Amino acid sequence: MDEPVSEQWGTPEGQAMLQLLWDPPPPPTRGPKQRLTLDQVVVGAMEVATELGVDELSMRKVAQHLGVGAMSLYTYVPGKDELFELMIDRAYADRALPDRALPWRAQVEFHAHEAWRMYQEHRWLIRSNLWRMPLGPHVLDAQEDLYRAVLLTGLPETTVVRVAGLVESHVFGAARAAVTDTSVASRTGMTTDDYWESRAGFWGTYFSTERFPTMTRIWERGGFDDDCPEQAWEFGLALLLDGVERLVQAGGAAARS
Amino acid sequence: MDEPVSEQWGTPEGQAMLQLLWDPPPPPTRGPKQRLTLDQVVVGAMEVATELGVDELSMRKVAQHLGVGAMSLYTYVPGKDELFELMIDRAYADRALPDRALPWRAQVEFHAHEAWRMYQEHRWLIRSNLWRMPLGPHVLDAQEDLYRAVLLTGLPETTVVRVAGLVESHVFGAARAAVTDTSVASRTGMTTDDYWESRAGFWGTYFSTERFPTMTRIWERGGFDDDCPEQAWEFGLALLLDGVERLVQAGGAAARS
DNA sequence: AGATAACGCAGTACGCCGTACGGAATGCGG
DNA sequence: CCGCATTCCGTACGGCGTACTGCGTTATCT
Repeated sequence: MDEPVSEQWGTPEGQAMLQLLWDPPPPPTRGPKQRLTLDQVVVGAMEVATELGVDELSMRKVAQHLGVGAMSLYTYVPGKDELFELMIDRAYADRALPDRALPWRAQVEFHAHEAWRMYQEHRWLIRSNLWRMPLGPHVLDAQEDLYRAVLLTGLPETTVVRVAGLVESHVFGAARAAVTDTSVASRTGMTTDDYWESRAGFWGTYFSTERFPTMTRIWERGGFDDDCPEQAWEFGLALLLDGVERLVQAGGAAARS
Repeated sequence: MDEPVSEQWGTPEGQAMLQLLWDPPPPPTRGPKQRLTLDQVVVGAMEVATELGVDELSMRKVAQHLGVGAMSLYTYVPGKDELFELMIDRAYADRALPDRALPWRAQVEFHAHEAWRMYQEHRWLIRSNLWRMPLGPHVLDAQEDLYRAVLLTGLPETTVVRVAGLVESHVFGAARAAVTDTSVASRTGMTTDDYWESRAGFWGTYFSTERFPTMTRIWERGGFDDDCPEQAWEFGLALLLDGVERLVQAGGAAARS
């Protein structure tokens, strides 16, 4: 898992990966029939990842989950990194696209919600030390449509790209925080209160109210008791899109230059 | 590296981790002198991570880098996860804090710039599949001061927490994108142009201008030729803080309620 | 129909990884 | 000076990704 995303599309490996993403070759005529399909392998890997966590994802476990030998997977996929790229693209495949009749803001919000839902459903996406999306068809479909929606603002192209990145970044960050909380809660089987309770040792032993007066104050006033993570991230999205809206209004004249 | 951040602070391991972060025990009097210090181990690990990349970070390599046996590291550190938490906290140690005489916006911008600088200097921070900051002293110092700066706005505590998270998220996302680009460029030894050149096979073979009209349009108008990543992320930060400023102005009366 | 070539499948093995264990060397407290 | 706590490290175990190889299967060719 050194390079979850191939860096060299020009190389033969890169070409193979692209072909796998865009144009999976039909099973050859000669030889025994394949016992699995590429899709089954990818979906099986996603199931293992959701069930066991991305850290426990291994070729051997995926193979076992699918009822084949470990090395048989390499008939379908060049390696683990490539399988992971296929998993990511597959996760994007389920994303719905907004109604194009809606105003741009509603469309962007729809995209953000879909991304949020995707991260919730496939928590391993968050934990993946992924640093560049694979150039897969479904990933690009989502990107394309987000750009299309943002472009409806009429903002200059450079700004559109930046705004789209901003939205993606925000959803990712919020999802990371939320998934963390729920994951900790579910894995340890403790409520959020219990969780903080278990940290009591820290607060008592090392946390100094003199060294951290602001945090203490925020804590005392309940600033950390965030009711619902949904509200928190939608607040951020709203703030962000308000800014974009202002940009649109302000640039209405300037954009012409 | 299953759980980069211990989930159970109540457990003995959690306590040991906290003690390591906050109150590293002095070397015992009995027995042979330690050949290293905890700090040397942590810094050595950071050097290995920056040099070889976080994926290549291993206990054996850190030990070799420090000129000791692999298992000797376990005298200083309970395990790799704990070492990694110490690395993170150590990275935060170098962050400067803003001048408190400055207006809140300048202070928050200073924080964002320091975070950006930190991510640039320690690129492994980006690639770490880190999902919760360790409760280390330096991490908390930075958090505390950011909260303090945001609290100067006079916004309600819940909003302060959200805004701080928004800023952190944005810098992280922008740093991730920037580090990706420069890292690809430096590792493969190709310029950005060469990089895109090498992908020509993709654009020619699979990219369809009919399927991706918006991306094509943005590309043609140079929307993706982002001159400088610094400008891009500062644009986002400005947009974000503009929103906060509006919130402050609007809430000037409402905050009293 | 039989031979052949292409191909799927899986067992074994290699070199990594994190780290548990135990023994040798070391230097302070009694 | 002795005893023992402690450091250091060689060995080893289980798990990982995957290269290689041999075997069995099956569509095509003669």
